[in-house]
Amino acid sequence: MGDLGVDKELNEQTTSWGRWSPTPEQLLALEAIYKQGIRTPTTEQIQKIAATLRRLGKIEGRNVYYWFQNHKARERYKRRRQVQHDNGKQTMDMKESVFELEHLKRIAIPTGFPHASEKELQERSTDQEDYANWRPIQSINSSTTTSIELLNLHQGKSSLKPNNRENHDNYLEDETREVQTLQLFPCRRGDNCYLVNDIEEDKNVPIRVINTNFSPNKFFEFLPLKK
Amino acid sequence: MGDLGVDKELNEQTTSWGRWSPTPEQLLALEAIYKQGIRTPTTEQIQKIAATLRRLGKIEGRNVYYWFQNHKARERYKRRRQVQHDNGKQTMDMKESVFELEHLKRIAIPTGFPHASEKELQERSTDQEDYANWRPIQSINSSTTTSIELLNLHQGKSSLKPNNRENHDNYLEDETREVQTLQLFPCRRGDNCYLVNDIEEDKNVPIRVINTNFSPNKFFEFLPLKK
DNA sequence: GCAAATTAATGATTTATTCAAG
DNA sequence: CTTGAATAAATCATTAATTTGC
Repeated sequence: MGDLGVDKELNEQTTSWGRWSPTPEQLLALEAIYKQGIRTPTTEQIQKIAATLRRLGKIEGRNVYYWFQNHKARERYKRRRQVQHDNGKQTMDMKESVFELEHLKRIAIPTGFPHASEKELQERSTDQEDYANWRPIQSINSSTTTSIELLNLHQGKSSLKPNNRENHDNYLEDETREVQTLQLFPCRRGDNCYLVNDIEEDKNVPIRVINTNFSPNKFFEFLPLKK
Repeated sequence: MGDLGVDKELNEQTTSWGRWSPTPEQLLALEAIYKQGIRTPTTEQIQKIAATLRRLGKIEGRNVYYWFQNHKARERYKRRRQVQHDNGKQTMDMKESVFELEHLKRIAIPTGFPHASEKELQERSTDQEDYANWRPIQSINSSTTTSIELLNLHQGKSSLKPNNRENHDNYLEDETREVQTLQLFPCRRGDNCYLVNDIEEDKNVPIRVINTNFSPNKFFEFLPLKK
């Protein structure tokens, strides 16, 4: 662009009249969050993200909401365009067959947690795009618990800080590095705290949800009230 | 301009993983079948329709099933709305509800739908639905248009009814949902972490999201075109 | 170098599909 | 089946990148 010397403050101000334009810092932050696996943030998440990123510039909840919607859609589009170009239609059909088959298998064994086929895992490792958000198969009712429990097959691992984790994933390796992670809501022992980043490692980890007893999302809170 | 939705061919293929999107030809065919009087096709009819339309693009039985369900319901609704409009007797609530239904789906409706009564069932005329309000089908190149021989769907009836579901054991997870837990922001040194470098110190904002809320389960209900 | 003109990105809306409670 | 919600696809619209001619 042409405004090398443009004052950031000015920029934020001027753009506030039109549509929101994320600052570079906000954009990095959003992308980082996205890479953590967040795809469709909940209302609460949106609020927190917006509130946090507001320190980096003007931002509203709806901006966060739209950003994730658009980013998710466009990442998917780009990836699929690539996939199509690489593999062609025939492969796509095959993939879908596998896709459905695997689901049926899972359905057939509701408690077995045959999580994913090798093929699925390969795809997921290739890109977490559509799999990072996979939902739990089972919904275990009851109680007033409001936490997600993710069963970790790597037993005995501290959910707080996996120390000597054997890891072949560079990405995860980085994640587990000691950090200035600002955990304002640190996981307590026994909470089954779960790093989103561990999603890659979770290949054979069945996911389960205990409860869910709360109000549904209301994204309209972030949308403009109109005419 | 954006890059979405430009390539129809690509779209059809890429969406094969996600939602089904009928090709214009398929849509014409479905509407033609609908005009024949088919409203709730049997399993056999669904299979036959799907098999036939498959040469026009990807399509599954469940797509046919859903299409008829929705088309029937929405044609009825539009018809009802039209009648009300013609009579000019709609109340404010009615206007409001309709308006919101059309344009403000995400915004909470203060009151219930007045028209949601049993009387709606009466005024269904078998198939006089006018398609005036339907969105125009994309202009189809005549060369690509495929004339559809209307299927002979009025033969042996199947005892299996698609909508006769006694249990909900057959589920197919369609859309991806997130299963993420908190703390999305471990800022790593040396990464493209936005926290470092060129940002003001007080702008080093820790980003985290507690997962205290998530969407209710939404499982794709697999059509009981089952085995 | 600089803007007007053009193109590419992407924020914001709308539409269509699906879910799932009732 | 009906219907309110939730969400993804598609689209519209505005901003940023860039090209271009001076």
